[in-house]
Formats: sequence, C-alpha cells, structure tokens
Amino acid sequence: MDFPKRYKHQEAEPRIRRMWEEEGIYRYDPDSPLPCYSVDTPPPYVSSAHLHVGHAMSYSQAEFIVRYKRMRGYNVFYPMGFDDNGLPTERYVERKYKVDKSKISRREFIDLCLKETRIGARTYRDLWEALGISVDWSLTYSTIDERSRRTAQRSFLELARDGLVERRGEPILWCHRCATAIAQADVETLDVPTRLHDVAFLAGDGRHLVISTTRPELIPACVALYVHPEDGRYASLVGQQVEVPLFDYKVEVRTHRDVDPEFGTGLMMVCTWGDMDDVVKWREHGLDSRPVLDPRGRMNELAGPYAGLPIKKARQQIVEALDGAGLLAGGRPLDHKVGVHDRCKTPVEFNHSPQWFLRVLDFKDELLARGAELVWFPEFMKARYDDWVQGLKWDWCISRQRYYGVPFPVWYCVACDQPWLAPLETLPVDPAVDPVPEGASCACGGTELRPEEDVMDTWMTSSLTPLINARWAYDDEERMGAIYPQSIRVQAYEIIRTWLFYTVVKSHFHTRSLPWEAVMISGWGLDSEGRKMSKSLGNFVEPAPVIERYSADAVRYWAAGATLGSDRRFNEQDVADGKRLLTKLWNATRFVAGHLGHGEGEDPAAGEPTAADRWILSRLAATARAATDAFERYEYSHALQATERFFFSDFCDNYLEMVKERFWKPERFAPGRVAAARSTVRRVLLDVLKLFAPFLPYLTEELYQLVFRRPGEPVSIHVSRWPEWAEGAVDPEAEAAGQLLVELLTAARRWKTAHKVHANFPLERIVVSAGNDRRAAVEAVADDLKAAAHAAEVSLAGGGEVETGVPGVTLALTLAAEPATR
RNA sequence: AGGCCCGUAGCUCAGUUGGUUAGAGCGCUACGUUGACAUCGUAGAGGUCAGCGGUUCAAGUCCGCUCGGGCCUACCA
Repeated sequence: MDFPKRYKHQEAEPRIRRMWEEEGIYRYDPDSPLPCYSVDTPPPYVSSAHLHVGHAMSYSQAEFIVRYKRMRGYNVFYPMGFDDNGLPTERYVERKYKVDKSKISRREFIDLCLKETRIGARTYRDLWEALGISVDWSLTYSTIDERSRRTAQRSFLELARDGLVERRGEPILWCHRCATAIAQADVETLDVPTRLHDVAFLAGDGRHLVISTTRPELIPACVALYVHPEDGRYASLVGQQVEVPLFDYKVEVRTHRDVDPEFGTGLMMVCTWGDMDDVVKWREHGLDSRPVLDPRGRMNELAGPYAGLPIKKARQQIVEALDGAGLLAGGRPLDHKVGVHDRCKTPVEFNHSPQWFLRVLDFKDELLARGAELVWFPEFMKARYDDWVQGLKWDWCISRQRYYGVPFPVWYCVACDQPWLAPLETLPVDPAVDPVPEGASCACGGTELRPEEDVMDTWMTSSLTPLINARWAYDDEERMGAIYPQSIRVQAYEIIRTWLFYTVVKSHFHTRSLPWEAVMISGWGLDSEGRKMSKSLGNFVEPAPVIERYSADAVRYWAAGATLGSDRRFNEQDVADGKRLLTKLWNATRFVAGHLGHGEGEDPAAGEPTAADRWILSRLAATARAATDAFERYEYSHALQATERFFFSDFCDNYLEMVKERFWKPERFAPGRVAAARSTVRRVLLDVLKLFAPFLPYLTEELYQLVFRRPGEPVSIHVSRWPEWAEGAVDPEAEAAGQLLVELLTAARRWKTAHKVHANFPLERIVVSAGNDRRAAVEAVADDLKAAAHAAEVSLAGGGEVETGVPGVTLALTLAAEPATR
C-alpha cells in the first residue's frame, strides 16, 4: 500500500477541500427525506478586516456540532451570510478613504461601500474555507442583497401595519460623530476620567447656589434647578427664579424625589438633555427646551459667545469664564462612566428629532417568555438576555441618518408631512432613486411626495437572518416549512443584547414563534495574557499564518479545547499539541494499514476475538457513547477529550501493543485470532477517525480515503454514519478482563525497564501468581499477555515477586536472552 | 451598586447528578527504547482545590460570607 511517511497538510488541505467541493457533500438537499438541521450563523461584518484566531475559534466550535449532526444523518442547512450594510461598513470606508458623508455624494459613498464589501467577503470566505467550515456556499446571503432588502422592508411594512412601528419625535440617543440617532443597544460604557465642577447660580437674594456638574458646557441648556422636596436648606427657594451664571436668563427651582440631598450640595442642574434623568424630568414636568448642541456636536446660538465651538472646547472656555467671574466654587476629579457609541466611542448625547421606533417596551413580558422558551447552551447565558430585556428603557430606534443601509420603503406627503408606505409588491424599493409608485397619494389628498432619506439600523436586517434563510419575504412555504424555526443559532455572548434579542423580537412579531429551537453561545479567543485581541494592543493573532504552519485541523483542535461558552487563551503550544495529535493519528493509521491486508478483516464479527479484542471494542463503545452524550449537550470539548484519551491511552499505548505480535508473527496464531485482530483494529480505528472527524476534518478525510473507503461506501467520512453501539456493547466483564490485562502488561513493562531492556524484548516465560478467586481471570488473558509482553510462555504458579496493580497478583519474569551490554 | 462567570500542579485547563488515595496535556528530572511514531515507554518531583464558616456518614463539587480577576447592566447630577 502506498502510504506516505508523513502527512503534509499544506498540500493535503487544499486538495481535500477541492474534493469536498466537487462531491458537494455539504450541499443542502431540499428534497431529502432526512430530518433537517438548520443553522443560523453570524454574518460577519465584511468590511472590518479584523479577523483573528478568536473568530476562527467561535466559528469552529459551532461547526463541530454541525459536522456531528451531519454524520448523525441530518440534512444540514448551513448558510453563510455577510453583513455588509450599516455603520460599521460606513465607518470603515470613511477611515480607509478619508471621507465622510459631508464630503461625498450619497451615490459615490455607497459605491465605495459596495466595493469594500466585495473585497471583504472574499477574504472571509477564503478563511472559512481554509478552516474547513462546512457551509453550503450556494445558500450565501448578504445583508444588502435584494433578498435581504426585500425581507427587511417587508418586515418594516408589516410591523407598521400592525402598529408596532411608529414615527415619533422625542429626545433620542445621538452620535455627533456619525451624525445619526442610535439605539440603546448601540451604547456601551467607558470609564472616562473627568472633573466635577462646582458652579454657583445666583439666587434673588444674592445667595450663591452651588451645583456640581461634569457638564458645565450645558449651563446654557439649563432649564431648572432641582432639590429634594424635604431638603430644608432650600425650602425657601422652591418656586423662585435663579440666575444662570454667564448666560442672561433665569430658571426655576423645583423639587423631585430623585434628587440625592447627600450628593454635592443637594442642588441639581437639569439641562436639555445631559442624561436620562434630564429627559425624565423634562417630560414629567413639562420643562422648557434649550437644546444647545447641533447634530454635529457644536454649540448653537443659545450658547451665545460659545456658539460654533465643539463640546470639549466650550466646556473648557466656560470653566475659564466661570473662574474669571468668581462663580467656580471648586471641583474634583471624578471617574465617570460615560455612554459612548459602540462603533466610534463618541460620547452619546441627546437630540430631539423624528425617528422610527419599533415598540418593544410594551412587550417585555412576552419577550422574557420567549427567552425562557428557548433552549440555551450553556444555560447560564440566558441571564444576559433576561438582564437586558428587563433593563430596556427605550423602544428600538430603527432609523439612521446615514447612507449605506436598507432604505425605508417610505415617502412623505409634502402637504401634511404624513408618511406614505410603499406597497409590498414594489419591494425592494429605494425612494432615493426609484420613482414614486404609480397612483400614490396621501390620505389628505396630497399627491406630491418626497422620499425618506434615512436608512434602517443594520440590525433591522440582521435580526431577520432566519427569515432571510427561509425566504419568508417570497412566501416560500416549502423552505419555510423545512427550516423554520431554525434548529440552532450560534454566536458569541457579546451580541446577545443585539443580534439575539432583536431576532427574537422580529420572530415574535412576525411568526408568533421563536426563530430557533436552541442557541449555542461561544466564548472569546483571548491573547496569551487573557486580554481581548485588538489591533491597538498589538496582540492580534491572524489565523492564516497559524493554519499555514500547523494546519487548519490543529487550529480547530485548539478551538475545541474551550468548554462551551468560556473564553480561551491562544497559545501556540496548544496548536502544536493539535499537530502532535495529527502526527500520532497518521502514524497509528499507517501502522494499521500495513497489516490489514487486502479485502480481509471486513467483517467485524470475523475470527475468534481474544480478551484484548473484546476489551477494546467495549472501550470503543463506551467512548462513542460518552462523545455522543457530550455532543448532544453541545459540549464538544468533552467529546474530543473522551476520544483523545481513548485513542492515546487505550488504543495506541495498549491495544496496538497487544496486537503487534499477531501482525508480526501470524504463523504462530490460529487464523481466527489473526482475523479477529485485523477486523477489530480496522473497526476501532475507523470509528476513532469518525469520532475525530468533526474536529479534524482534513486529516480524518485523508486517512479515510487512503485506508478505509471501499467501493459502495460513502464518498467522504463526513457523510458516513456516526459510530453506533449495540445494546450491551459496553461489556463490564470484557472491561474487567482488559483492565487486568493492562495491569499485568504494565507490570511486565515496568520490570523490563528496571532490567534495562526495551518493551519488545523477548521473555522466556512469565509466571503469574494469583489467588484462586483470580486464576480464571488470569487464564482468560494469558494468551494476550503472552503476545503483548513477547513472552514464549505464560503459566500460573505461586511465588512471583513482581508487584502488579492488582492486589494479590504477582509476576515472575525470565528474559529469553542476556541483554546486550554496551 | 446589582447580575453572571471564574479562582484546581510551574503553564493551559478537565473534574457530569457530592462517593476510594484530586486528573490530563505541556514543561521539568531520571532511566530505557526507537521493527507505526521529528517519537515512544516507565518512574519521579510538583496541589492548604483563593480564604473562612455551614449542611452531610462524606464537599473541589451544595449553602453563606470574605478576598481577587473578567464580563454585563445601572448609576454619582
């Protein structure tokens, strides 16, 4: 048999990949009678060029499960998507081409986005393919393609029809850098060292009323001062007007129970809108509005001499002016947690403008119930969902003042400003370029319409991935029935509050169901110090060179080491361990292949099995069961661990040593014994390869093709059947016998080591001493012991002096010759 | 401030529903091999399972508290 001495992954992996592609083994078959296992996998942002080994880790982990399910006989529906719309892409294009939306036309900007999108998609696909991710590329979607636009627009129209989407003007979270409204989920908090300034307001009696603020630039936006209603110090001031420092107007002193009398001086400045508290009081008490910031974050004319300044500059100058006027009473540093836009880290402000909202606040209970209905792997990740839903404060703002995204299918009546919604049959539509649909007219009678210019939040589209996959927007009932709700959503934990939550929302409203039956949450790949990988920290490990050096299988091996949902540090040593496993598998198979003969040993029941054969078959069954149980719990790492332990310890260290003699000197054994060795070793090794196949798809495929595949058998190990075991295959008696055999063999090897001879050194005889209760057991393994220890004779008698791991059983050993001394 | 996760050998981590003497890989030391093995085998050193208290015949595992780390959420105007 032509079996290369070494496995060369650089050559093998691309070749095997081509074979998979030609045979189409990962293709979804809509006509298959098999049960469907459908996967909703994250469409990565293609524009960011930020892939590191952590991404390789989480995609691999999900894929272990997919491969397992495929081998269990499921008709797998596994599409990849590319998320190429929305702010991340825009931000990337702005940075790469040094443009922003004020300097370039909408059309040119979108063209750049599309261009980057295509480049990014290619990079991503190359990596997923190299890693051996078994997606069906014919099912690929992108979040800006026609199907996704139609799906997102239809979703919008149906939600609007049902009163779940509405257009309202209110203070909304706003990013000045991106010049757009954003949603609560787009905000993250950062620690920002800042300064708390004590500023004096002037009461009518000339008294200084000192308030503490981190936002002195919002003094011109001040609309009231607040005190606690029972704070005696200020009782006489309530209802009075006080002078705003530096700015020539007055505000009223009011009361609110939220004010903490212990904080600062117990006086609180309320502005047009520095934070959520300001919004609440503004709404509750009908306060005036003094918005001082324009949409780009500059002070407007209400700021008087400071008009035109950006926030930070205005703050600095106003502080100086206060100081100069003797109105700065003090200050101290403060570690402030500031809400920032997650995409650009710009502090979030409030802006009052009309936006589209999807109502979620009224449905918290229903959404929590959906979360409880979903099966979570691991279970503890559900808490993140519950916490997020319970903490929601805003309806979902879905409109963005941006260019590159799915347009709203909306026009406005020029006469009355009411929105006019495009009919379903026109979708997808882009009001910015498409003509107004024929016959469109407003309920007020107006016929002149202007297009909506905003685009949708990117999550409006990606929250529909299960419905995009199911071709919901095309009323494809066959596809819908086959794959929806999907079997599994796979993703990492940081987007539970966004992607997972929003997808649950959409499916709840559109199909009154969950989008999937279960969700599998992966952890993060961290650097060797346990830090998050990032370009700025310089701890970014790109997957491609690691794959090149150690193979994709070895990278996957590393990824499989993280238990479900937990983070894993990246160490090259772990990948090297994976490479070592590949070498060991290669060599073990090479050895076995050399002794299988041709066409022999096909029948697992052939021959006369020895105790060793029965033992390894029982261990195999136990291992397959453990791995299968683990996979059913999505604990891929436990499945690998069980398989690896069996392979190294039971199979290589012991069983192969036990059968060597039957392979080397078959003439000394009954033919049935030799046949049993061949059939058993073939059976066990094939099943071992199958148990490893989800983790090491390339190497196991190569070995399957080299040694095991026969005409009429599956074209690939990855579409072969997962190992099964018969009732009673795990045989306690066979295990006990094997255990005894291993103990005796170990004792014999230890003795040989002590006598400075190698493990295969021939023995003239082994005399086993055992009590009556163990004699029969020893006799049952004597032949295997003789072969494994390379002894000419094994007999039972008294008087052994060599201890074994079995109480009461001792050995006496005699070398067949004097060891050569050197 | 609240929630979740974590703290086990020098390093990276397993330890299922509580059950002998706490494990693996790597690393380290010694010896021996290399007739599947850019290897392998055998043996060894190395652990107050973060700490304290509780439940129990029995706790790394369950409960409470403390300390330390990470993440999430909410806040100090």
